[in-house]
Amino acid sequence: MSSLVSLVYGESETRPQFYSRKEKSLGVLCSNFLGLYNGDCAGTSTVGLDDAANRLGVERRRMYDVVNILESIGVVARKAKNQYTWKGLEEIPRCLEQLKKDGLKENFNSAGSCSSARVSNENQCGGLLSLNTGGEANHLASLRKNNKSDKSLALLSQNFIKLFLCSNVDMILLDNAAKALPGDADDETTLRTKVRRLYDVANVFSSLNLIEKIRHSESGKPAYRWLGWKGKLKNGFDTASEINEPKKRVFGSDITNYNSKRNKTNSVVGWKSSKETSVRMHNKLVDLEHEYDENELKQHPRHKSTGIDFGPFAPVSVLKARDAAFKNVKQVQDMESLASTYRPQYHNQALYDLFAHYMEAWKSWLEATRKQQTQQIC
DNA sequence: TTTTCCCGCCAGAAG
DNA sequence: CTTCTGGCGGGAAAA
Repeated sequence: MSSLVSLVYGESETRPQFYSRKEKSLGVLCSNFLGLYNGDCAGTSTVGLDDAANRLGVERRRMYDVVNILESIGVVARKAKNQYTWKGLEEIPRCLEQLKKDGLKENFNSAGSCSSARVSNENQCGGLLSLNTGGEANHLASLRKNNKSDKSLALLSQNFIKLFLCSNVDMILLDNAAKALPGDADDETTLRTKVRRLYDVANVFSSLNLIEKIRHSESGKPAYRWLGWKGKLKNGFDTASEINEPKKRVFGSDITNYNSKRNKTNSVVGWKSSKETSVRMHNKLVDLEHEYDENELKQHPRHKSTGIDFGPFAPVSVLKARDAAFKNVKQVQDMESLASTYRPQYHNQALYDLFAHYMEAWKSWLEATRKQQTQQIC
């Protein structure tokens, strides 16, 4: 007990905090990054990697992760060495639209020879580029260097999004996504690495509120559900831009290009990495999800799964409190940032822990409440 | 335990 | 050469 106290007594000002993994997550970093630049004049404000890294207190390596993913969404664009241009969150809907279009286009034609033809033509040649192919017309999409190792995080991130936008499934298990996305789906090591990466992008997308992590009641593995861009970040702040209406479902997930091919028989041959069409990814994914669902639904008939556990600090009347709480989210947010900014520097470990505990409990309650709210909205 | 996923090594690419 | 990028996977925190 006393030994800990002495530890907390650190002379390092800011944060006695013992190591906490989640405070350093990419998601948090992304939020901070956005908080730092959102509001800047889009298109002209430039982001310096070193500057950002310093201001956010992280190593430069991490900036690459965040920036690459954000770039795949159009929020920033690489300008030069160490320099990115802030494009703004307003860029997101446009970019998603484009990704969806690209994804659908890749569906049937393979875009082999024809460079930027708008009309789809049926001809499948061996070499088909995945996205951001040559087409200079492709203004706002990412402009990756040609074949910069098609394993890039940015590409993975875009393909991950396409999975949602171009298929009718809206709940995806990362394991399945890894298998469905381009690349070797048979090699266990490769898959594990890909899943690691997917966790990375999922974290930043979560902080953008583009997707949401959901838990399939019990026994179910965690999965992600597409939310689409609603103009709000994870912490409830509105985009600087405007206050769009509720919007039932941002992008139609009603594409019915089902084309169930049942190409279950995945031979060892497989397709060259990144040369896979969305349709294959789609079908593959659908298969995987079905497989999963069949197994799942066996024992869990049709559970509402809205079981939120409020933990030990559950408010007495959650339901009653919920509405009120939501009206005050904004204010609460201020409290939150205040609390984290002026976190008491308790020299007594017990007190410190208690405070932390309260914060945790309160945060999860707030989070859960928010989730329910958004669920009701759409 | 398994799942999540941060950290930072180090191999190219750029300058 | 130095500096910048960013795959990659070990292994430890979280569940």
